[in-house]
Amino acid sequence: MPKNLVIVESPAKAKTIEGYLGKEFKVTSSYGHVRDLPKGDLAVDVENGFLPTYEVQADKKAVIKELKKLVKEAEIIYLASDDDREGEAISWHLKEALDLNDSQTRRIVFHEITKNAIQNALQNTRTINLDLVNAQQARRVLDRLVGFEISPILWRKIKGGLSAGRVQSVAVRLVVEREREIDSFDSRSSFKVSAQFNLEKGKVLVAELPRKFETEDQAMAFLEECNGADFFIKKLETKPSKKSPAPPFTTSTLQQEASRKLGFSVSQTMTLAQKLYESGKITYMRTDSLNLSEEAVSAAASAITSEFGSGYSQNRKYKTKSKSAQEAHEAIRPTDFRVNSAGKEYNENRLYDLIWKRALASQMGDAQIEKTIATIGISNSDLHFTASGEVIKFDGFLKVYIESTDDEDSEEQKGMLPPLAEGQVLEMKDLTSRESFTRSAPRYTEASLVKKLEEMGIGRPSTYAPTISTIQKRGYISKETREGKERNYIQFVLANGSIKRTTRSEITGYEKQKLFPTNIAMVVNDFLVDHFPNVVDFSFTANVEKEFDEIALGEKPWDSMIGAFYDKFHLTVEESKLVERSDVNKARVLGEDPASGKQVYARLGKFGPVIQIGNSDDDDKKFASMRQGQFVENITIEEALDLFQLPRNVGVFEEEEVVAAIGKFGPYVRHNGKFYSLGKELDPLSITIDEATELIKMKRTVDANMLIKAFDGNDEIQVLNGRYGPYIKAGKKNVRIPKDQKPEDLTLEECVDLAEKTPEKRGKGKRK
DNA sequence: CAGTGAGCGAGCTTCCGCTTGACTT
Repeated sequence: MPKNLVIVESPAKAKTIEGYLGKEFKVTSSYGHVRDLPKGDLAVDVENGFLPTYEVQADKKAVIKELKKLVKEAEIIYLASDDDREGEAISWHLKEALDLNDSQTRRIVFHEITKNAIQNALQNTRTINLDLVNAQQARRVLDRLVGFEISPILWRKIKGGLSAGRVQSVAVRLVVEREREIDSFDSRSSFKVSAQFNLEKGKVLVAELPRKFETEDQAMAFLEECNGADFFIKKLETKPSKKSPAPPFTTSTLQQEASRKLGFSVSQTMTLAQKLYESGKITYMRTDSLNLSEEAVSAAASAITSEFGSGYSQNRKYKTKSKSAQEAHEAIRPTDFRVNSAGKEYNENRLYDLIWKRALASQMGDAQIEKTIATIGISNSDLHFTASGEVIKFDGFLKVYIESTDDEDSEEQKGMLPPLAEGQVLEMKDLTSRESFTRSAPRYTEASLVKKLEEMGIGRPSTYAPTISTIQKRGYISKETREGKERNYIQFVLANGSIKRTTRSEITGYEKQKLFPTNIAMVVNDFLVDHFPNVVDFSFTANVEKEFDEIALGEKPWDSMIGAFYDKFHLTVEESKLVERSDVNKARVLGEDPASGKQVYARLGKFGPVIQIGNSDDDDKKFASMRQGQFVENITIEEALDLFQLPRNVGVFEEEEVVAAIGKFGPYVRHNGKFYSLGKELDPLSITIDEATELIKMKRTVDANMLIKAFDGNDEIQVLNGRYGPYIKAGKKNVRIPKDQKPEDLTLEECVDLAEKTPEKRGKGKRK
C-alpha cells in the first residue's frame, strides 16, 4: 500500500508522474479546481470583509469522495497543483475540503514533467503560501462582483440573459471599436509604379518605384517622363542578413498558427491539442511559457543532428515578453522529438506536425540570407526603381518551419536576381502604374482577438477559447464569411512609346471567418463604456494584476484592496440603475418616408434590429427587420426604405402567388408553400414573374432527379436520393433506409411502417 | 426562410479560471 499520495491537477499528468515514482507513491488528480463560489448566488459577503462562501462543485463531489478515501490510506499528502496563483488556491481548497492537517500535508511544485523535476520537487517541500491564495481569492471575488452586479443591470435595461465581465466585455469592446473604425475609415488612393526590363535570353527584371504618387496626374506625368528615357543599373549592393526561428508554441501562438495555416477555430485547436496531450504525444497545451526542459533541449538537438546534421542544431533559450505570464509549465512541444507523426487521425496529425516543426525549429540555427538590391537610374528623372532578390546561403531552421503572419500585404518569397552589372543599360519592356487603396485595420479573427487579449494581459490560456465562444453565445459577436464587393481602379501602362489608361475592377473586402459585432454588442458596449469606464478600460486588468501581485507578496490585505475597488464600483452600479431603458437603447431618426410623410426610425426591437415607419402612438406604424450586416447606428434611410419592398408579390404561377423575400438563408421566392433560393444574379427586389417561374421549374427538375420512387394517391411519401444516400421523405420526417432494403423495391406500406417506427426528431437537447 | 414590435408580471439568466468528458449529428 503506497504511503504517499500526490495530487496534481490533470489526470494525464498523474499517469505520467506515477510512472516516474516508485511503489511508495500513488498519484492522482483533482481535475482542476474542486471548490468555487456557488453558481446561483453572489456568495460574497460585502458587509463582512467580502467573505466568500465556497462549495464543492456538483461535478467534483465524486472527486472529493474518492480523494478522501485515498487520503485515509496515505501518510503524507503532496499537493502538487501548478506553481501559480490558481494552483496555490487549488492546493488550499483541497486542504480545506479534505480536512488535511499541517503535519500530513506538503506543498510541492515543478515546472516540467520530467523525472528529475519531480524528484527534485519532492526534496523541496513547503507549506501553502496563503498570501498567494489570498491574491487568488481577490481575483475570484473581484470577477464575481463585476459579473454579478453588472449583468443584472443589462437584463433590466437591455435584454435578459446578457452578461458582462472583466474579460468578455473588453473582448466585445475591441470588436465593436474595430467595426466602427472600419466604418469610418476613409480609404485614400495612390499610384504605385512597377517596371519590367528585358534581359538576355528572354528574361525579365521586375522593379518597383519606392514611392507612390498621390494623384493620377502625378503618376501620368512620371510615366510621360519615362517615355523615351534611358534606364541603367546605377548601383548594385549585396547585404548579408539572417532570420531566426520563432520560439516554441504557447497556447495563444498555437491558436494563431493553427488558425492561419490549418484554418482551425480556437476551440477546435484546443480539442485536438487535448487529445494529443491525453495520448502522451505533446506536453501540456494550456501554457504561457516559452521554456523547454533541459531534457527536451538535448532531445531536440539529437533529433536535429541525426535528421539534418550537427550544423543545424543550435541551443536556444527563449524569454517571454509577457508581463502576465505565470510560466507554470513548459512551452508546447512533442514529448518525444523522434516521433514525427501522431497517428491516423487527420487533423490531430496536422496539429502535431505543426507543434513538432515549431519546437524543433526553435532549436535550430539561423537562416543566412544574402540580399541583393539593384538601383535603377532614369536618365531624365531624379527618381529611381529598385529591384531586390534574395539568396538563401544556409537554410537553417527554414528547413522545417516557416511562420506565417496575419499581414495580408506580406511580401511573397523573393527569388534570386538575374546576373546584373553596375552601369548596365536596360531595355524597358513596360511600365505599369496602378491605383491602390489604403486599407483599414482588419477585422479580428478568433485567433487574432486572442492575440490582442494576451498582449493586453487579459484572460489566461485556459480561458481564451471559452471566452471567444461565450461572446458568440451571448449574441455579441458572430463569426462570418462575407462576399467582397467590386471596386474599380485605374491603371496606366507605358509600352511601345505610348501610354494607355484603363479602368479595371477587383474584388475587395472579402472576409473569411471574421468577427462582426451585433447591434446588441454596440448598445451593451456603449452602456458599459458610459457607466463603467473603469471596468472596460483596456488597462483595468493590468492595474488590478499589480495589486494582486502586492497581495501575493504579503504587502497588502486582499479584503482592503477589494473594499477600495468595491466602494467606487458599487456607487456606479447604483447610479446606472437609475438610467431609463429608452435612454440606453435609443431610436435613431433616419428622416421622413417620402411615401407617407412619417418619420423613419431605426432601433433595437424585441426581436432584433428593426426599422419603424411612424411614431409609437401611430396605429398604422409599419415594421421591417434589418438584415445581416446592417447596424442601427449607420443604416441609411435608403437602405431602410428598401426593406419595406419585401416581401413582394412577384406574380401568379399555376394559380398560386409567387412571393420574393429575404430569409434567414438569403433571398428566396416562395410558391405553393415551397421555397426556392435565388442565385447571386437574381435580386428579390427586381425579379420578374418569368425569371421566378423559370427558377421554380428548374429546381423542380433537380428535385425530380433526386426522386427514386413516388406513390400514387400519397404525395406525402417519397423515396429520394439525398446527400447521405437514399431516404424516405414522409411529410416533414426524413427516414433513413435500412441497409438490407433496396430503396427502389420499397412499398408504400413499408415506407409508412418505417416512418412510424422512427422517433420524432428531438432536436438539440438543452445542456445544463 | 412569416411578420412580429402593447403591457402586465413570475421566474429565469450572469463572472473567471482550473480541469475533463458528455452531449449531439
